[in-house]
Amino acid sequence: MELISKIIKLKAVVDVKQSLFSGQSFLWDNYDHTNNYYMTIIKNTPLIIRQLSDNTIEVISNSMNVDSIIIDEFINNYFSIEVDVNKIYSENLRKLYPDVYSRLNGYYPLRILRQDPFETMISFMCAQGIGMHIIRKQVSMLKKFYGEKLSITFNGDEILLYAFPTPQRLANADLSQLSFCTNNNKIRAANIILAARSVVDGSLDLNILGASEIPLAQLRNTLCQIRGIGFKIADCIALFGLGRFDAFPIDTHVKQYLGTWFKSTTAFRSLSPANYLILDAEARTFLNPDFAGYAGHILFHCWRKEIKKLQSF
DNA sequence: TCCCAGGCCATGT
DNA sequence: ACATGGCATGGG
Repeated sequence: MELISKIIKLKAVVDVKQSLFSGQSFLWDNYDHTNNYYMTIIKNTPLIIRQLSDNTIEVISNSMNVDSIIIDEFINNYFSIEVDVNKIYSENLRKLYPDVYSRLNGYYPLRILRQDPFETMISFMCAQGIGMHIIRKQVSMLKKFYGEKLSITFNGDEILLYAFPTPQRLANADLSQLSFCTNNNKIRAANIILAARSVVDGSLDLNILGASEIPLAQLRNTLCQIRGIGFKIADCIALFGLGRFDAFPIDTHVKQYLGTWFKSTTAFRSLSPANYLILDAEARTFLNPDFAGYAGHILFHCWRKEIKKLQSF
């Protein structure tokens, strides 16, 4: 099929590279940083995204379904363009933590992506007490072993891409073979199989969870019913997979910056469930509660990049 | 060699 | 209610 290309003008300034690789997405393992090409599969559609300027991107595909993906509304929504990043911090941050606030100047083009809920759930179940490098490797192997293989021809080269596995494929996966993809962790593999089965049998409906306006605590508790999902991963699923920008995941990095930048004494205690909720409430005093997680992700990225000197890609 | 990585869970006080 | 160890492995 013929290659389709469309130039899309975004309604805000976006840094595509930083948005895709700030650590929220483990899916962008196919890229060409030199020429600004990023390749992935969204809704079973192979896509190449290329940044042309601050607020224009080119989207290229050869798929049948491409019409529903390449429209401006979808892309603007994917990059959560409607969120005004000037409003995600409260006045308290500007007043009480001006040094932290000034650090964030360069990060306004960093957008949170609205990603597929199931993909987000399984990916973050692979992210427990382990480095980003291994997390990406696990997701990459899951796709290669259990995902549908799709290709796109670009500049004369056929590029192979693997879609994220369907719930059905993971629900029927063999435990020992799946654990080969989960860093040899059999507990994690078993949890993923159970989670996939609960999606297949309908006891967990992520689309309904995301569409409904249920309170964040209730949403979190629902996700925590699944083995292998605690507060942190539940909040990640809500934030990155369900578009709940009020969800504020607290991991080891967030815990660190809450202690160092915001002088939280709780942040120097162990991250027990009780302390997690205390930190969550504290963060909402200097972040706009409705966008606490959105702001938290920018702070997270800033902390990793500038203080910990970590590479996300 | 030791500690830390986008944690969660079972067990022991 | 809290603390601790196991899970697994690569990198600093």
